[in-house]
Amino acid sequence: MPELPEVEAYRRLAEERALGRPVAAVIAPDAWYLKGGLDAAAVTAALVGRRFTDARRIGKLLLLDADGGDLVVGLRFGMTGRLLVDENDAVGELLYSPKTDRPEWDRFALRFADGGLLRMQDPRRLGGVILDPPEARLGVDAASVTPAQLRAAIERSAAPLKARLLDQAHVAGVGNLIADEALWRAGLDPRRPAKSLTPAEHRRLHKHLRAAVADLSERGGSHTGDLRIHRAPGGRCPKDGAELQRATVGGRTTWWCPKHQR
DNA sequence: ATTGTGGCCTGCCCGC
DNA sequence: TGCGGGCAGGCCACAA
Repeated sequence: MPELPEVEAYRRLAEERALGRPVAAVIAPDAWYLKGGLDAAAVTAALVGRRFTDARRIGKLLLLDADGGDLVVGLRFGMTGRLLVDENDAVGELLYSPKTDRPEWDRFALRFADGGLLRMQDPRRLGGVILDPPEARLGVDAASVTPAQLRAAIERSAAPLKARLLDQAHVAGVGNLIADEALWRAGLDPRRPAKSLTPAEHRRLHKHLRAAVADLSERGGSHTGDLRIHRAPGGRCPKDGAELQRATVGGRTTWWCPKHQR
């Protein structure tokens, strides 16, 4: 599903192909997909005639800056959303998402004056479009978080470590698969209170979180982790062979190795 | 503020 | 072969 690596790929796609092209029409057939009180008429009025000057990303939120400096389009992809520009895709298949591309799954699109099309394909409709999204509500991006920032984000929380990593207000961009991968690499029990980490464990977590984000981005997606294929009933830890445990942590299905994740 | 829970969305997959 | 239930998780509303 789209976590940070996928949304970063969408950002690069938008940067390469969507900037500088005047918007001629907005296609917003799904009112549910427009968030923050937005409707089709308002988003059309806001965007027709504008061009995008920059494509940014904070966590899993893709931000398109419109010319004039007074308008930002925020795109959220939920679990099954994909971005296509002129039929160019940024990622391969998405885990948990249908592989096909049906017209009725286009929840939002922009027609450019040159005839090109930017569209969001989202079978499960968990994504959305918002104007001027509240960027300040997001924590520091997981791809660039420093050791001190990560420590500050988690060191006083009584919540389970994994829940804290998933909280976009504190660290932005970590989804379920990257959280499990990073904690598995770092050898940390996802159920541990976040504030229980020692200084050495903070360093380990930072190192492995950054490495997991970088590796999975390079490999092509959040589903490419070393743990991922073992997250299934009967799955064993590829490090030490112990049977993986499964539980709900932070409201999400969580798999971890009881032998080396402490 | 923090933390936890439930619901939303819908296609897919399994067992019957 | 069809059917129904369970499942997937990002995000938000809500409760205490």
